[in-house]
Amino acid sequence: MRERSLSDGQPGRPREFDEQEVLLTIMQLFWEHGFDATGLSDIIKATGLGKASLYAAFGNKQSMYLKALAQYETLMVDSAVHALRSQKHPAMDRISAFLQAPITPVDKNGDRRGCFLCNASADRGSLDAKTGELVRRGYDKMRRALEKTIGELANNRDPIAAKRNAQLVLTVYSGLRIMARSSTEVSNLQAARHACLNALQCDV
Amino acid sequence: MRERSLSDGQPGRPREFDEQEVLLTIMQLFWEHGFDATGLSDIIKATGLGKASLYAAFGNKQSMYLKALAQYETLMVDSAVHALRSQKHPAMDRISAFLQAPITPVDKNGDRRGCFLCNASADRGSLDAKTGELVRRGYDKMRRALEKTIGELANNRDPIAAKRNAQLVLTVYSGLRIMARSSTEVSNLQAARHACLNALQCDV
DNA sequence: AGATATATAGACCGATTGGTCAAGAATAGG
DNA sequence: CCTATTCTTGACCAATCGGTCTATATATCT
Repeated sequence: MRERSLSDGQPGRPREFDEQEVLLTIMQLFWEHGFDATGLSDIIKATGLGKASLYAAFGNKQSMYLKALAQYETLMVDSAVHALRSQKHPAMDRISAFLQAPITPVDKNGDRRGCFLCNASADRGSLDAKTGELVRRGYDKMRRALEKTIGELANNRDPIAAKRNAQLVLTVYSGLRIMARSSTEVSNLQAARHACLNALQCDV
Repeated sequence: MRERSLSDGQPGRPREFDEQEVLLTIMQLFWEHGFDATGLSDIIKATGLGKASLYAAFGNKQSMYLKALAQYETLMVDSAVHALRSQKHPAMDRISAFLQAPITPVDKNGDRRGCFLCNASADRGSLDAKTGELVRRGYDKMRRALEKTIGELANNRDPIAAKRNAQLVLTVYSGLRIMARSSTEVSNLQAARHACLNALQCDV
């Protein structure tokens, strides 16, 4: 099994795995179970790699966690932000979709992993500075995108209200994600979402 | 040191500690650090008790966690619910205070423990059935109290809207609690709170 | 082929984990 | 004082934790 081409100039034995792919697997584990509840043994089992290979590629457990969180930011947060900023649909539709994202996985697949950022807040937010920084950065991205999108709703007539409402939507998003992890019924999640969207309409 | 009176009828050596008091200490630990990050060693250090005494009084770690969570429900959730249902203040003030509860500890004391229920959702929500049950019960209590209080706002004219808005407030509450754990600025938390209260006004 | 460099697998490590047990201490009733 | 019952202390346990190290395999470059 060789992943690297035969003449890419690099000496030594080539990696037998795709780093991105493995990182994705690690991300799933930390996302679902958190830092402490995910053991090296779980990672080894899920990736099929040896411990030494993992350490060589990603550093220690803490470093794996941070890389996994960063990967989540790139994959999930950035795409959500991109969808919010896209102009293909009306602003309200985009916000509606943003608040649907926490609900669909639960409804369709019983997937209650929630949001890695939100979980990390509860898990290690207060413990580890670097985790906190990543979490905050992710939130900030979403907050700014929401602010801009909400601004569109009323043609930026009231930027202060837009700021406030952006934070409202972000907070509702977090709340939905967290409540989705315990077995809150989908209908309740939808109720909150509708009430939040209603509030935005109301403010226009 | 003897806690039990000399003739309470019970044979055997009396407990040397107050069960409630110790449970309170345990609650603080699990609340702040979660299940996995709280070791038996931490509990022993914080309570000053021996391991065997702890096990005799509270069962294993899992059982300690559940008792601590139940204690949180009794102490914190029930009092919040009670305040919501009290008629001493206008309904809107009570809801406002309910949403202030996640913010004040952060603002005044830098206390970012958040809400034990919400943390447990992220921490063990998907893992342990009993934890999930407790969390759901706590949420349900708050949801019902909010529903009733919000109903008062518009003299129960629109019970369906009241249900939706109750879920909105509960979700915002969760979101605030979670975002408070990462270092989200107090001003942002306040913005979400104000936007949420504004939404309720708007619906009346 | 030989030198060099990297990756793999798995043995190995000390520390810590949650949990148990046995011996002794403190109470009660008789 | 004796027995029964309960609680406390600290030794003890196997299992697991995160992390390292060595030996070997596989590549490139000369």
